[in-house]
Parts: sequence; structure tokens; C-alpha cells
Amino acid sequence: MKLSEKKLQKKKQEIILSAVKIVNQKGYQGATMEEIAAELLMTKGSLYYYFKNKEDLLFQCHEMVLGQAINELQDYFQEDLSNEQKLRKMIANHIRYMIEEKETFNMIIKPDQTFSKDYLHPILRKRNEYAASFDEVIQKGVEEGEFTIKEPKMARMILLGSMNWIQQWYRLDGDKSIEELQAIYADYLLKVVK
Amino acid sequence: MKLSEKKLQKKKQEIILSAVKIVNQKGYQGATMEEIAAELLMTKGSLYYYFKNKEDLLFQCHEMVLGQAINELQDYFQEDLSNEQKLRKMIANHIRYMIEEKETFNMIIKPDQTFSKDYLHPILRKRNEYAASFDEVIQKGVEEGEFTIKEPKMARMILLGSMNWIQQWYRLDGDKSIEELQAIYADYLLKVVK
Amino acid sequence: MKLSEKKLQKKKQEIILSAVKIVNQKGYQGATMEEIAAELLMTKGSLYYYFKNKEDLLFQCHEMVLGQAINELQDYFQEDLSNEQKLRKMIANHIRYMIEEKETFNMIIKPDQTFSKDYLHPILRKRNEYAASFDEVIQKGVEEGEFTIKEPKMARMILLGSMNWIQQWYRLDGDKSIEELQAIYADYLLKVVK
Amino acid sequence: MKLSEKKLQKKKQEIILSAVKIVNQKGYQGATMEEIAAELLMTKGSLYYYFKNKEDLLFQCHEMVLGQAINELQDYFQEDLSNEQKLRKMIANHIRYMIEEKETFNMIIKPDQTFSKDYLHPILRKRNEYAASFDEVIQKGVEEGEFTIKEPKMARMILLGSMNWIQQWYRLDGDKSIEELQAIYADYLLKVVK
DNA sequence: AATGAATGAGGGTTCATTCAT
DNA sequence: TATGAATGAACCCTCATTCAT
Repeated sequence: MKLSEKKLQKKKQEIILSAVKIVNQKGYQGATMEEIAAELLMTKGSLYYYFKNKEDLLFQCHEMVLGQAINELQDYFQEDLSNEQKLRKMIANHIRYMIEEKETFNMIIKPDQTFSKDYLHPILRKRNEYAASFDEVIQKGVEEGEFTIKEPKMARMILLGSMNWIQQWYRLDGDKSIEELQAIYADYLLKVVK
Repeated sequence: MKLSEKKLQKKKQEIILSAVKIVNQKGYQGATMEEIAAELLMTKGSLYYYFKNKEDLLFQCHEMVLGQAINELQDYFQEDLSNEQKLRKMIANHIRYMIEEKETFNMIIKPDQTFSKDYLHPILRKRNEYAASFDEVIQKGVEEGEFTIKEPKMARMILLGSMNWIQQWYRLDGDKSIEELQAIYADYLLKVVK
Repeated sequence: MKLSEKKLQKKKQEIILSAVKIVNQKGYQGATMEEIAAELLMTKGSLYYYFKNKEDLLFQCHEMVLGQAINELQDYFQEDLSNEQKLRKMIANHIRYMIEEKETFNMIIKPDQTFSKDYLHPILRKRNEYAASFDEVIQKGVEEGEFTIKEPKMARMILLGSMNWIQQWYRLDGDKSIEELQAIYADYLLKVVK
Repeated sequence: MKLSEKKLQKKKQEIILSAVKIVNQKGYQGATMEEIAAELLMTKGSLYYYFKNKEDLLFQCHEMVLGQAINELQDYFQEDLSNEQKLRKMIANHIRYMIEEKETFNMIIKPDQTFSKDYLHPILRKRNEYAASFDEVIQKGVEEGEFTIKEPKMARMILLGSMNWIQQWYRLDGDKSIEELQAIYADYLLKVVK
């Protein structure tokens, strides 16, 4: 039982990864069950053994991607860093996601056009969870005198919004490397909160 | 002749507005010709009297919305203001769009997944036209010593990106009025370029 | 009254000619009322002032084209020629139609896929009228000892069939001129009846 | 594997046959996917499991029908017959197709108004393949002194054209049996080439 | 006599979903 | 577990036809 359960979960993971990949190439509606299955050398009918329907599959994609990102942020909190250093790291991390794993973070924009009501609530909660990490650092920075900002939530919105926009225009073959981008954004966005 | 031409254009406008509305509720692919027509108490077949196909209609939506925004920006350039003042106004304007005319500006995201090659080029050009206004102000501000930024383009990306994100979370019934939001964003974003 | 009647008929003629032209470029189903009207700088709505519906218009095309061809054949009967000479002329004439006015004769193939029952009967009668001219010449030729054929109807079928096929393959830029084609077909087809 | 492949091919065959039938009743454009499917108690959506689109289905109809006919002609070449005898057999065969399998041969008319460029080329090639068999016999007959014709290609056109026309008028309940028809046409058409 | 505008039926196509095997 | 096959709803689009003006 345990073994078969493991196998099941592993297969689910594979499917989710495939779905994430296709979604980011073709967008939400452009991703077909057929293509998601084909990526794994399966047929689309099989997907329904693992997921109730397409929305369910896409929902679990969202959970996985954002959950992973949240975990990474948590790690920075363990480290002994100033809030500015933490925020810089978080910014760099987010940007890396936005570019290298654009495939995944892509999903997080405009969920209300994709998901039905039942799914929307947990999705928004997960989002907030992610945002909360930023809030925490900013808040702490204010308390400890590193930042001067009066509206920490607004600042967080500006940070995340500006970074989410990156995937709209960034091309890997452009004139800026990811590292440069991370540095510039960190510098400029730190000016917002300082 | 003139009269009928006027009428035609007016009807086209109505359809475009209806399309914009539906698109913003359901997204590009989610917006059906049927629904766009129903909004105006027409049948979908009739739309094809005015527009070649769905893509054409959506394209003209894009042109209208962005064109209008560009015109408004131009006005600020006529006025005798410092670059900072101009930029503040442009920020306030953009934010107002993002909130009050959310229905329209919403469209501007991810054109490459929606439009075919033929339409993509003019769309991107229009986008750049809009962005160019921001670039100009920022650039001038740098030249005239108001701003200190080293990467004006990056700064513009941060500005627009953060503002475009507003519509993802802003609710009219929230605890901030538009005016407050405009003020806060202007302050914080000015810190980026200064 | 008379004058307006004349005008009406003239306009009808124009429409029929336009229809014939479009039909032969695009085929029966490919010809749209819109295009037929556009050719005359009219709008499709206007066509319905002159013709009950599309089928009616197309029917009258058929009548006109075939009626004209029949008249031309009649002329040969007035002339003082041997039956062989007459038949040669008729063959040449048919071939000319098939090529130069391919636009028109085209219509005559496969009427049963195009016309509803009501129209089918008169259409077939007109066809038979045309064929009867050939029958007459062949029959006379047999009676007067010029031809030896035992099955005049079969021969006529072979003649017309082979000539109708020409439009399937003949290209004006090919290696045979119309005159050469007429001569060869006349020679070879005469061998059938002789 | 082999089995399911067989089944697939068999189903494809069934669909093709259904399509051929409908096409011959209603013509190319008149034949709808819906009707083709209904004939087999399927829904039109299912057809797309087997064929890419309507054009693809119709193309494969053409390939099947003509391919089969070509094979039959090849057989006559194996036999030890004079060219005249061969040609007679080929004529009889073609006529039989034209009548008994009218449903299928009917398709071969006017491909250029139906098929897009991609399909047109192979279609015309297949046609030429069929015609080439006739050319070969006629040519050989000329070389071996059986036939006297100067323009073998023209003769072939006359032969095929006249026979293709048969389906326009032949009715099974008419006064001629197929065998009579075959005999008469063979006699008369042989006069053309001799 | 003509037109602009609208309609509505119908066609091709896509695709999530189902289900027997 | 997985699949092949089928379904059916939904979509875009075309076009003959209608009708008030």
C-alpha cells in the first residue's frame, strides 16, 4: 500500500511538472490535456486517473510551485542576516524564479480568470503566505531602524509588482544578465523601502 | 455619407467597449464573440459586419485603449512642469487607469500568447510608444539633475510593472482611496529614480 | 412602363453576367451573393430586388448561357452545308465555348448537386434541346449516307462528353492553340461517326 | 499492437467509404462532416480522431479510389494481349467504374476548386498515373502498327472525357445494359485511335 | 431601386471528459 | 493502470436572406 501510494504521488508529480511546462509555453487555455499527457508519453485519458479534471490539475500546479517558493523564502529567515540583506536575497530569488522558472511563476498571475470559486480561496491564501514573508522582513526592518517606510504593505506591492512584470519583457538573449538584473532591481527597490 | 460613416464608427466603438469589458472579466480566450454581441443585444454574426474576425476586434480594442492613454500623457508634456512633477502626474494617471478603467488597461498583458504575428508588431510598437513617454521624462530628469538613476529603462520597468500590478489586488472598497494610493506610489516610486 | 421594363431586364442581364463570371472563378458554392454584387458595385441586398434568391439567379444564368449556345447551333442549320461540315462546325463551336467561355459552360455540369427539384426539370430540358441539335445532324448524316453509325445517341454522348472534359485539363498557355484543338477533335470525333 | 492498428485502418476505411458516398450525392462542399459521421452512427467530432480535417479526409478518399483503379489497370499489362484488346478491357473497366462505382469515381472532377495547394500536387500526380496507363497502351499500339493516331494524348483525353461523362446521363433502369454500353463505347472509341 | 444592418442557421474544428476494455 | 475511442458542447466564422429606410 505504502509503496503504491509512493508511486502514485511520484506520477502525480511528474504530471504536474509536465503541466507546468506546457502551461508556460502556451498559457493557461493553450495548454491541452493531450499535450500535457504527450510530454509523458501517456494519453490524455490517463490523466483522469490522477486528477479529477483539468482545473484540479492546474490547481495542484499552482500549489506546488508557490509552496516551493515559500519554502525557499523561509530558509533566508534561518540565516543570520540584516533585514536589508534578507530582502536583497528575496528579491534576487524572486527574480530568478521570474526568469529561469518563468515556466512556473507564470501561473500565478490572473488566477481569477482561470479558477472557479472553489479553488480561488486556497489559491489566494497561498499567495498571501508568500507575500507575508516579504511583509515580515520589511516590518522587521522598519522596527529595527533599517527601513523608513510608512506603508510596508504598499512597498511590498510595489516590490512584487515590479518584479512580476519582468517576465513580460525580459529575454534571455537581451543585454542584461540575470545577475545584473538582480543587482539593479535590488538596489532600486531598496531605495523604496529605505 | 458622412453621417453613415459616423454611425458606423460609433457602433464600432460600442462593440469595442463591450469587447473590452468582456475581455477583462473573462480574459482573452474566455471572451466569446457571442457574449460580446449579447452585451449589445446583437447576435454574434453581426459583429462580423464590423470586424474581420475576433483577433481584429481585439486588436482594435488594444489600439483604442492604449492610444487614448498615450494622448493623455502627451498633454503633460505641454505643461510647464519639472520632470518630477510630470512623472508624478504620469504615475497618478496610470494608476487611475489601472483602477477606474481597469476594464481597459487590463488588456495589455501577454499579447504574444494572443495575437498572431501580423498583429503583434503594431501592438508592441504602441506599447513602446507609451513607455517612451516615461523614458523621456526620466531621461530629461537625469539630464537636468533632478534624478540620479543610472539605468533609466530599468527604472521605467519598475515603475510600470509595480503599477500594473495594482489591479491584481486593489479593491475599491479597500482601506485606501485612489488619491491616497496615487500619493503613496508617487512618493515611493520617485525614491527609485531620485 | 416599357422603358422601365427594358431597364429592369438590362439590369438583370448585367447581374446574370456577373454571376456567371464569379461562378466560374469560384464554382457554384464558392460564388457568394456579395461578390456577385460587388462586381457591379452593388450591395448584395439589391440583388433580391431582381431575383427571388440565389438559386433563381443561378438558374437564369444557366438558361441564358445554354439558350445562347442553342441559338448559335441553329444558325448552322440555315447554312447550306454537308452534315459533316455542320458537325465539324458544331464541334468547333462547342470547344470554343468550353475554353473561351469556360466561364459559362462550366455551369452545366452537375446541375443535380446544385439545383433543387423545381429547377431541375427545366434545366434538363434545355440541355436536351442543345443535345438535340447534335442528334439531328448525326441522324441526317446517317440517313444521307455520310455517317455509318448505328447508335447515334451514343455517339452524341461520346462527342459531348469528350468535349466537356476539355475544360478539366486545357490551359491557355499550353502547347496547343484553340484552333489546333478544334481541328484535332473534329478529325478524331468524326472518325467515331463515320 | 498489430490488431489495434488493423482496427484503426478498418475504421478509417469505413469513414472514407461513407465520405465517398456523401460526396457523390452532395458534392464536395455539400458533404458535411456531420452527415459523413451520421452515416456511420458517429458524431462529427469523432471523425477528427481519424483525420486531421475535412480536406485530409477528402484527400484520402481520392487516393483510395484512384489508387484502386490504377491497380486494376496494371493487371491488364501482365496479360498477353494485343494493345487493342488491352484498350478494350481498360475502356470496359473504366465504364464499369463510372457506373457501378459511380459513387467513387465521381470524386475526381474539379480538384482545383476543392483542394488547397498542398494537396493538389499529389492529387494531380495520381491522376496522371492513371492516365499514363492509357497513354502507354495507345503509344504501344501506334508503335506496333495497330493504331494510326498522330496525337496519342489528345486521343486519351477524348477517351477518358467521353467515358467520364457517362455518369452524367446513364441510368441503370435505362434501355442499355452495362455490357452493351461497354461494347458500344469500345467499338466507337477504338475508331478514334485506329 | 438600393442599401445598410442584422439575423440565424449551419459548417468546421477543438477539446475536456467519459468509459468500456 | 492505462488506453483507444467516442462524445458533445462550445467556439469562430460564413453567408443567404430579410427588412426598415
